[in-house]
Amino acid sequence: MTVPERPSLDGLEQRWSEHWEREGVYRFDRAAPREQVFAIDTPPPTVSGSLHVGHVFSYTHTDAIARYRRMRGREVFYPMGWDDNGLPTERRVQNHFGVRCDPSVAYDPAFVPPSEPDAKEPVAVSRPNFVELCLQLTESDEQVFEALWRTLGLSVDWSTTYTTIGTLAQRISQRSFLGLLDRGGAYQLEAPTLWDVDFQTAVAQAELEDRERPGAMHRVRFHLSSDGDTAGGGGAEGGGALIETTRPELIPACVALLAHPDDERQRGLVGGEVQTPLFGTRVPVLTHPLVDPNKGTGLVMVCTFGDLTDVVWWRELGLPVRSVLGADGRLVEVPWGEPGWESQDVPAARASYEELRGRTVNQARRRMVELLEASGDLVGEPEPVTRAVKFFEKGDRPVEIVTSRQWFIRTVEHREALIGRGRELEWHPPYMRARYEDWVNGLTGDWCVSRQRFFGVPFPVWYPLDASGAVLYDRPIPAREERLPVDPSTDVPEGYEPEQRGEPHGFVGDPDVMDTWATSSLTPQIAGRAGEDDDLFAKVFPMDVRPQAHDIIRTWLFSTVLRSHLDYGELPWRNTAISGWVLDPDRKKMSKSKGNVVTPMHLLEEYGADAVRYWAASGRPGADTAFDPQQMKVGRRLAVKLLNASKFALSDLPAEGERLTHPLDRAMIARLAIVVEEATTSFDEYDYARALERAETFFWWFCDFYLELVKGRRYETATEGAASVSRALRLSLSVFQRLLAPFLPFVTEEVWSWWQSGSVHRAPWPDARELRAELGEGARAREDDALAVAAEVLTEVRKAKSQARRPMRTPVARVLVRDTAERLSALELGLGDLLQAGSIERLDSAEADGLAVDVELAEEAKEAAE
RNA sequence: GGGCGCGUAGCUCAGUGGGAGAGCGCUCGCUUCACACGCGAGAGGUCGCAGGUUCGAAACCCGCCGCGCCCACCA
Repeated sequence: MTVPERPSLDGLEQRWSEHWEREGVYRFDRAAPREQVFAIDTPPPTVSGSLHVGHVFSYTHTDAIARYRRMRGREVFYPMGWDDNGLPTERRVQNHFGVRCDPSVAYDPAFVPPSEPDAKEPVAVSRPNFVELCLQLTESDEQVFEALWRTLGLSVDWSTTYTTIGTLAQRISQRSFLGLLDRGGAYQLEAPTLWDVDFQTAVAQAELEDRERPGAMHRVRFHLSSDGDTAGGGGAEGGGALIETTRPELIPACVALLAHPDDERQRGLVGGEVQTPLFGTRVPVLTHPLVDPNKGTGLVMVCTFGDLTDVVWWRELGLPVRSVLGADGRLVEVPWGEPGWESQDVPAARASYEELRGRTVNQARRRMVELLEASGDLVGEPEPVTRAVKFFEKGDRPVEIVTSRQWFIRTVEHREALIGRGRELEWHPPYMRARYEDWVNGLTGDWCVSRQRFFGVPFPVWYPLDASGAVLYDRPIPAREERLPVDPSTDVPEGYEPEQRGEPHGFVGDPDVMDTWATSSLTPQIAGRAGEDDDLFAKVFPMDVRPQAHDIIRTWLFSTVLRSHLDYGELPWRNTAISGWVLDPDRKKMSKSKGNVVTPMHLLEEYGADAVRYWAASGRPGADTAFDPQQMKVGRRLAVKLLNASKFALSDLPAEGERLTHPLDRAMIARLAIVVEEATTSFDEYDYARALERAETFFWWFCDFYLELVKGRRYETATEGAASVSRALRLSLSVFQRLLAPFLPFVTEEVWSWWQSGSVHRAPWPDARELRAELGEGARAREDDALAVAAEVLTEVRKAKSQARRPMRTPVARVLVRDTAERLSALELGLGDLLQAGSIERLDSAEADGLAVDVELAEEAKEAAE
């Protein structure tokens, strides 16, 4: 045994993380039997940014659980993934290198990015060049991330790392997609789709968020049809039909007005037609139960398309399409006078529309208001309102709805089955299930998985071209499985020559890439190498737990459950452990845009990894937790305390062979057994925070009371009492070091190494039954009373000395303890230790109803105090 | 509009039927032979509000208020 003279936390991170890697302490042993494996579906962090304390927070939770299970004898499958595909990486590469992807540019093998990137005037590069830059940047980012995780002490098996853009992930994504296509679970459709006008790509419902934006409510008059048979009618003031809208620029795209079927006010209008102002388009007035008669005028304008409700009305009422919005978010040219664009006054419609054409939505809206004012069709002043507008979560302008051809995965028809899967899953904490069910119940359409982007997994299909060169989308040519992964923009389908690309009777590749969630939803399959390594996959799938934060229940958790349900007919994991967010001290969510993000490296350097982990592990499962360096200081104190308590307990211990005979030692061990049970139960329920709290609280009590009480006896030589305390210290230290190992992996490994062989992180988790076996038979209750009363009397003695402003070693001439007969009798068992710990020369007792202590300091002490 | 969570000392939080607690911060004291990255002591609270159940409620039930989040067809 080698206990250092001055134990220290300095340098533990580097020393032990290198040791763990060298010894393969966290290496997954695939030879382990299936029932012994504990598999974790680790969240792959997005590498196109920097890790912040929120990552440290939730990954620490997972690591504590991984370490606990490992100590429980499970063979832990704990891989790390890097989520490097998708828009965030594209954006970062554009800014970092000053380039933009232009698929029409030819590949340049000798391309070198500009030495001084100019974000304003990016260099156009080919798609292969762009992808190369993405790979280059993500690779260096991943090294930085791994270094941070190693410093934090994550017990990941780094030999099982994967990336979401890697060959393996591409092959598995494409294979799953082709399987869905084959079984009819995926389909392609030209339909109104949520669209980001800046990125110019489709986005999914799950990627939307509401943002409050100022807008204005405009009251607009639609004209009655010239034949006048709908004159009068509710909602019409001074003739015409009044609607309210926040999007007047879409009036040229109006295809109907709607009222609620029971709305008496609109009776005169329903069934007839009205004309749009400025454009003179005749649109029908219809009814639909979704119309709220209490909103606005009770009449609502349907446009193609202003929002998702418009899509519902358009579909259910069989309305025509009159689309004005282009993929770039500007109003496109439309053919006034031609079919679908008829007008009562075509030249006027053209003239009005010419004022809008080519403008952005916002510009067109402002101009439209001016036009409506001029024509007298704007009733009253626009009324400022604040309203929730849907944004792509990574976007800067509201999403629009644009008709385009996209791939979808069937989702809605599985709604009930998915609710059922959610109920099979064990949620920690349980109330998080509600978020999943809310989301599944609110699904409005199938999952749009295609994106008009570049750095992602391509769809493994081509399309034949007919004699005129038109694309035959309904006859996709899927890639053969053994060729996966393929990139249809460079690879050639079976039976075609490269020269036939884009030629009549030739082929074209699908130009799109998959939604990043379409790959991320397969992380259990990617990590477990589904279809690549059947033996491994059978060992780890379904996995034991998916840890993740609550904000991506509707995306990552939902989509992973969906894909597993579709491909395997079962859950991808049995448990999900949901972590909260880190909030800044003002309780606001940390985010880049708010500029309140804290990066972790300097925290690890200042407080040490164990201390930072302690703060993270103090955050309850699912609970948002404020960033608090104070807690890190507390964690550091705990780590230092463990060093010093271990040094005290282990230095110059008498030889083994002792038995636990002393009542105070036995009482402490009995209490420790209870703590072990509580920590174990808590960990089994994924409540790492409670496990830490129990272990920590008892450890501080152990240091402040038990160690102080037995200190004198510990230094005795060759007595039964010394032998007993020696045994108690070995047992308790061993338990404390292991109880705290999931939270403070570095300091526990350090103190463990002083006196044990092997890693504490592969040591068996403490067992309450083993501790109790040490105790055998005994007067447990009386022993526990002895410990309790001794500690309480010690507190009173300390109080007396503190109030007399005397050192703690000041002798006490006499202590009079009043208490019940039972407790006074118990105190006899611990009297010797108490007298030594308090420097008490004489202790008298007297029966009473409860504890009362008189402390009489020695004469010289009293004099000195005066 | 529906749902979930939270509301306990200045701060961060534990406590789910019987004694109102911990840490930090604050005040005071102590070079005590594991630890001054320490030790000891102290001050500090109408447990959001109002009602109910109960011998007894911070905890259980009902209502309300406030904060946060999720969901919604938010014109």
